[in-house]
Amino acid sequence: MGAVLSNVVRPATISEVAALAGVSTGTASKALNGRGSLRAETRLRVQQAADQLGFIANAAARGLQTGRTYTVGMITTDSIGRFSIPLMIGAEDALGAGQVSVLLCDARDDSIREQYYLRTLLSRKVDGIIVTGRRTQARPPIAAGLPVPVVYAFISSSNPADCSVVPDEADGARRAVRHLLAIGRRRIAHVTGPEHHHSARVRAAATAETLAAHDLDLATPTLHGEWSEAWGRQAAGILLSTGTGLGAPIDAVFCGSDQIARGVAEALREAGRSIPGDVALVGFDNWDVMVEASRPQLTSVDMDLEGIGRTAAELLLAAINGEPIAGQRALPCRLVPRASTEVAGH
Amino acid sequence: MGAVLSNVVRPATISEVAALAGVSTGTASKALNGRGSLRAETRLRVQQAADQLGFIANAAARGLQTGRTYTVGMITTDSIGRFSIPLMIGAEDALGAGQVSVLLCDARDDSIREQYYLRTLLSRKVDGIIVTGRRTQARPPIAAGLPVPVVYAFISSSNPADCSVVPDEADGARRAVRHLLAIGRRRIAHVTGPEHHHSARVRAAATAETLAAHDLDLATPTLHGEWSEAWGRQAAGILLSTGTGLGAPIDAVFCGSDQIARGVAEALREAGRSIPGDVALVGFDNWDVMVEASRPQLTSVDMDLEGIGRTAAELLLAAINGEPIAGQRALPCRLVPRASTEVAGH
DNA sequence: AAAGTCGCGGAAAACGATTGCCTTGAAGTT
DNA sequence: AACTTCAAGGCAATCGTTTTCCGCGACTTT
Repeated sequence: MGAVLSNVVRPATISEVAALAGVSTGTASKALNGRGSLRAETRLRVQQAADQLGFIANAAARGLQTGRTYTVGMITTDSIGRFSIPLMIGAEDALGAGQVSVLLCDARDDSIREQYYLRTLLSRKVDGIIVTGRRTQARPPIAAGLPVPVVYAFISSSNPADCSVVPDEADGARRAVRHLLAIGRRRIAHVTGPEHHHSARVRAAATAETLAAHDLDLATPTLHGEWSEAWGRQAAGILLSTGTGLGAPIDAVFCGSDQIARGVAEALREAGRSIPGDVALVGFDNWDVMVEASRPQLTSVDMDLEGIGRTAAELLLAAINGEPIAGQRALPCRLVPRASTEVAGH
Repeated sequence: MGAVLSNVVRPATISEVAALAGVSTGTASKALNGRGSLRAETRLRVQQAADQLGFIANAAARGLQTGRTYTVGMITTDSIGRFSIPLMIGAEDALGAGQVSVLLCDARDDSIREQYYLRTLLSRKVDGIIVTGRRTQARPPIAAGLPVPVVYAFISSSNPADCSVVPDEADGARRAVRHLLAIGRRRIAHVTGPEHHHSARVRAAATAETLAAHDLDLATPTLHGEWSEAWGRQAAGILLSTGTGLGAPIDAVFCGSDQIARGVAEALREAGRSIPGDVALVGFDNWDVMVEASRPQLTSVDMDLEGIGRTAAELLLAAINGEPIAGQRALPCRLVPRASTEVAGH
């Protein structure tokens, strides 16, 4: 097949293949798709003719006839960013395995663009649609009564009947806290993103609850700020000053993002605190660039975005095949331990 | 349009629109596409019928007839990563403006997958193909004699007749060096990635040449290592120890990446050197996460990947329209000055 | 009043595949 | 010998558009 691909100028059609093989187009179609009842010799002859001409079936013509395009649309509501990529990779992976192609649409948080893209996807008769985007909170459904199934990935639809796949962030926070408890820390602080941000709230709440379940309190009230290293540094300063004031100093910080954690790490380091000796540190996102460049490397919570993308794609494929998939799924997180929480004797 | 979109179950066809408007399908087609000669009243009637039914033309059927699909394929040879994203955004931007959709293919550095994707793109009758990927060196052409135009973005084809759009990395290095010279630095070091990496070599060569053009030498031989912060820290150590040995210490470091630069910044800082007071620092990539989190914020060279993606897409559109576009284009870089090279009195 | 224009819109042939139905010839049955 | 049965493959409709060509009336034009 590949051999001839390189010589193609005007791609061959199935009737040319049929002519070369000395059969009708219908027969050629059956031969190439393994349908109908044909002699083995005939199938072979058609196959050879197709190879010789470098024949590649026209997907549009096939789709027109069969009603399936083996294409799905992927709409990223915010611009394609750090979070969308693993999602896309996961989805592309699962879809590619099912011979399904992906039409990429970057709606950039603009609902006009979104509706425009929705229209073109519908016009292209995609078999289904995946909607992704940064997760601040549930978003309104992209449309009602669409002729194709829709799955929301990472972001969730505000209609609980829609199919959404999201990370279980509370689970992630619980894992982080339990890990800190397991290595013997008791005076734990939480530094995270802005209070109005859904993820920050959910993670903070789960953090407090998990501590409470162990008869503990946060060492200081949750510190809310930006999702940035600068805020991490600043927050560390606050922790250092208050921590020395009353009782024992904090012995662990769970951060709402790796960037915050890295900022905290730097500030603690510069203040002469050892990590994890004096203070253990856990981040969130497991963003390679951050966790690996931190000193020491950061223990972090991984939301498995790629898995979310893959799951969303698999659900979409199931829906396309008629299986019911309504409802929301929250996928567990994974804690990736690194040096920032390593116990001494280990 | 949107109003009815939400009620669609089985999408309407043009013949249903035509029936509702009381015209033939041919006339309906002309009315909706502004062709033929029709009374204004007829056009309006058809348009209203289409709106009422929520009609969206079937792209497959149209493509079958017209031979154009308004779709291009985008193959990322390495996995979708940090560099691909701005490229994709730029390309998607330029293409979307031309009403062209993007089929995303992640070939993951696997030539089998690449050929498979090429086949499906051909089968889908894309109007053109963009090939992107991390740039280590020129890559072999994806195929010869394809029935559609191909543009390589960021990565370049080893066949000089193919159309490639790449950053002019030498230009970037020159800008960095000239900037350092302009703020009065003379003892400049260069810390960059592995010697076998094309980008590292090109940037290093341009750095040396630019200094030579000003009758200067590198303060120390170029330091090659990994593209990592850790290497940056290590290299800074080397610079500090050699720099104090002979003559005046270095007063600037130009780094082959922002990550390296950040590592250098940290190490210098910890060694008590002030940036830019004692040593000015320039990075490469202008990667927001790195340049903004560095202390001080990093001056960096921006390759304008988004512009490269956009240019590639525009060239592809031109090629699709029959204009000749062969050959390689190197786009200039841009220097983004920040605190790490700020002159005192400024 | 006959002939040439023109504006409008219909009919039907594409585009390239798939698929249900039909024909054909040969083999097996009685 | 006449019948059924079955495998093999052809025929033609079909998917939903676009587009070319053509017809038909109404209007000039002399």
